Amino acid sequence: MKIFIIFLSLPKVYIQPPLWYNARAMENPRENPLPLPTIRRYPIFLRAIGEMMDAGEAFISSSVLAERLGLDPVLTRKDLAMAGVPGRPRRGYPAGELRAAINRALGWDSATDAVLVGAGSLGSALLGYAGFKEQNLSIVAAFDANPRLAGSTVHGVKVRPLAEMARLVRRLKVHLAILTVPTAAAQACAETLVEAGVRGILNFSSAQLSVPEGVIVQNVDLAQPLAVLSHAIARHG
Amino acid sequence: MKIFIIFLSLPKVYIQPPLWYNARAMENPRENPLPLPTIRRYPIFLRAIGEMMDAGEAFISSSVLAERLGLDPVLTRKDLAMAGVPGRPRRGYPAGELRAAINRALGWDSATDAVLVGAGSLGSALLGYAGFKEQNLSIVAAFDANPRLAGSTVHGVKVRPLAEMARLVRRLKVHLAILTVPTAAAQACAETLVEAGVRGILNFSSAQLSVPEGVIVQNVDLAQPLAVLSHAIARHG
DNA sequence: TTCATATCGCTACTTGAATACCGATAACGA
DNA sequence: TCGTTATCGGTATTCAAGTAGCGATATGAA
Repeated sequence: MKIFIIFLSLPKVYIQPPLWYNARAMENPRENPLPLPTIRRYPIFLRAIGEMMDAGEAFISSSVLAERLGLDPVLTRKDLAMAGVPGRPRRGYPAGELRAAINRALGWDSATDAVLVGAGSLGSALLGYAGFKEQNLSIVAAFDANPRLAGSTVHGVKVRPLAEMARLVRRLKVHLAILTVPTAAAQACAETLVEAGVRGILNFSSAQLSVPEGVIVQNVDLAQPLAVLSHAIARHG
Repeated sequence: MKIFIIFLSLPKVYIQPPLWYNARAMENPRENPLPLPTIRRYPIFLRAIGEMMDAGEAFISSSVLAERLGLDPVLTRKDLAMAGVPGRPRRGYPAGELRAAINRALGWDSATDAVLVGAGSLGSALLGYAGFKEQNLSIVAAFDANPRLAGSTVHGVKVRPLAEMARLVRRLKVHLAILTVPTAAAQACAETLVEAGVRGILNFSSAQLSVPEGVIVQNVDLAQPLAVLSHAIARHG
């Protein structure tokens, strides 16, 4: 009797167990980063939690929150669990602690300073954006290359000439910059900012910034969501 | 002699072959949607391809493009392959055809009309955004609830009272709307727009819009990239 | 007091995208 | 003319994230 065993494909063996989402994930945030999609959903959760607390809720259940936001309840629960606050059956998560934990995870628990570079129409609009204070972010200075703008005050922030930027950023120890300059000027500005100690840049220009390791750039590109939208409309139309 | 065969985990069998990235993917776009990340990268590619064409390049190779944008060459090649234009060894993809194909995939090959709702500071800034014309998008009308703004002209677009919105959107057969109204007003505006025939909404408010099936909403939430940024800074700091 | 149940927290599975790898081929230089 | 090689186009693998299912448990009602 002969026995033939043919492996068409090797069975998949998990050497490492799949990532488990539990409170311990927060014990050492250095080695347990939050999933990126989770981080992006946190601000949305924060708003909803705030509204529910204003309405007098002391506990937030994942199912109620999910329904309110149109998300999957399980996904929501995992996100909330990552914050490290234990929930209670039939009640949910304690609202105050949950909000505090999420804010802590995002670094929004203590005040952060930022500068804005480029006080054109978009930059001016951002100076008036109310949402920043919810995130404990204050724009301490604005800069613009145009000497005509320099000296004016937009939404309570004085606009200074670009030449002062490096010195002021270094002196105020600002680590975050919002870049709303024309694409052609973006790379040079970024280099000056990094040189002066900036560690994170919110880049509204369409330039692909190249920065040294350790500096984080987040691009806000209007064309991207527009592409998703028009692609979907073109397909379904 | 006894033989024990123990299956600790069943081998994974691919009933369907893994999605292969080839020219045929574009044959029937209805059933072969592009991966979302690819769609989001396309606008970035388009800009770079345009610049390279301006510099006289007739062919675009994935490796050169990837280097320019700081992306993985393989990933870039897959994205370009999805556009359906065959490339040539040692040359790359024909620049003009490639650009046309990507524009077609995004629905940017023919002119599209849009309306802007909410002519506040952000709305005004968007009316001046030069990038829209690269995407063949023209904002044909702007609306605002504030009667003081209605009647004025911002960046060449006349601002009209909100009451005229439904009628005008229906008459002009506009399918795309840019929503820059305060959060409290967003849901009501969205419903009016959808009722009037709008199929896609670029939502800059922080409201979670609920819309009927078939209508696509893309949220542009400034807090999200900011969350990613400050989380990363908080971790590495 | 007891029971029904909403919700949590965990494990397992599926899906989608990124990455690795490699043979085929056309352009280029010797 | 002929080898070298950059680049394409395809398959397989790995990884991250979303989804499913289910036992445990505290709450609130009977």
